[in-house]
Amino acid sequence: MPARVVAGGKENSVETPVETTRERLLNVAEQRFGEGGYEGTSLRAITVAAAANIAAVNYHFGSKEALLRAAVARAMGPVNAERRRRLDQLEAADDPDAEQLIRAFVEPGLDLVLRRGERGAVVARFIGRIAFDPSRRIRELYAAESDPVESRYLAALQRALPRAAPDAVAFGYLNMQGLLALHQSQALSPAPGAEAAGNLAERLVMFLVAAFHHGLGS
Amino acid sequence: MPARVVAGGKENSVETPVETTRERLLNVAEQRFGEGGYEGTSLRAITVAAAANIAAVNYHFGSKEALLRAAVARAMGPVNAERRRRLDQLEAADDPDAEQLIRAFVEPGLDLVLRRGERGAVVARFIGRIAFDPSRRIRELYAAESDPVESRYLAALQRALPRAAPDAVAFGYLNMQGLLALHQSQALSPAPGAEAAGNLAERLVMFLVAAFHHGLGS
DNA sequence: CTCCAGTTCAAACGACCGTTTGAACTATGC
DNA sequence: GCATAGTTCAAACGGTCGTTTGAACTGGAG
Repeated sequence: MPARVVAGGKENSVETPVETTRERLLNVAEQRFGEGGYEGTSLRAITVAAAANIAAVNYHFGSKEALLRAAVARAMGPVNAERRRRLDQLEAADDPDAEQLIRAFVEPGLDLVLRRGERGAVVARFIGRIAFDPSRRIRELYAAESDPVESRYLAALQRALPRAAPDAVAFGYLNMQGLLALHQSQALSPAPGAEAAGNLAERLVMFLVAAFHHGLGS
Repeated sequence: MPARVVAGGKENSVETPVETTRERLLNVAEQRFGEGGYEGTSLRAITVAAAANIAAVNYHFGSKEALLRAAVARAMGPVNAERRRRLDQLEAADDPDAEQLIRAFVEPGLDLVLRRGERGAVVARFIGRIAFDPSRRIRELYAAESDPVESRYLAALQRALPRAAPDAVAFGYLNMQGLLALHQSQALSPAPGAEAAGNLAERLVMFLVAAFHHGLGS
């Protein structure tokens, strides 16, 4: 194994760790796919911005779609982990209400990601954009990464809203997913940055809590 | 002027009117753009399906983007007209409530378009897809076509919800726009056709009414 | 019939796409 | 030092993209 400059190596130990080509590709892909969508972003645009050779994508990932898949997985990992952690915690104490569940879903998507400065906003836009990509193939690729927590949320929401029909709860969950993605992608809110991230999360939670409680046909 | 076979012409008077090349291009563009998005659909795919020559697009419209613009304008025309008609009617009688306004916005987008058989569903998916295209340019192109009624709805909603802050009302309007587009595009609801159009409209209205009334911080 | 504006057509334009190739380079293990 | 496996590189592959060109065709007007 050569050419890899490790963060804790002999030199470069205190300074910022040098990004590998692989990492740079993922970072740039995240940004560009989030701006122009999958079809609208070329590998050449990505590799130029990442100061890498065109062939690097196929060497490290295998194809353009595999690069996207890796980027989605890396971006969704922490979000899913945080959602699972919150679900565990809520279910340890008993009977979480709808608001707690909605917070456990929405806040990891906005907070954890919009809070942390520049890069967080990039990740959020990337996730939001890919979730509703025009290509069904891409949407399913994302859904596969988002699925793992879905059934747990549906079951918990159903328990918190026993008077709502199961398909009504599913309808609410889809709307929640969709609205979150739209706000993440910044496709809504034409005025950029006019709204602090925390403020947005609070508003969105309020909006959804009201809809779940009074808008699913009790 | 040649080559145009008019619907009410000497022959072909009773039979279905023959579509012009221009009309066939618009119809196919509507369908394909709605399936694959703008970037994901080539002019060759469109012209082949429309049984037209490649050059026909640039002859009749000038460019790919101009074709899209024409398709958006044609699709949004009836929707905007119906929304205006309903707004006029509601404002003639005085003080419409939030539910009436939400219905006046949502139903023309789902009813008028999902009800009318095959083609209506195609138009709905097209509109919903373009409204949140990855490219900012395309989204703005759509927004320009959707704008004309926006300020009227915002003002009327504010009057119907005097206790909500103006930016809260705007937040609700954005969410309404977004959720409608998502349902139109069929990006939500992975099970296709499981839900009748009218049923969907009724559910969405209920969901939104609840959110507007209890979720904007009265 | 002749003219002509409107429309369609096959063919080609240069540009860009994702992917592949095979050689060059790099740092480590022996 | 030398073989070696991991990585980067310039260059090219075949294919598709949106657009343009100039000739051919069409049917009514004069």
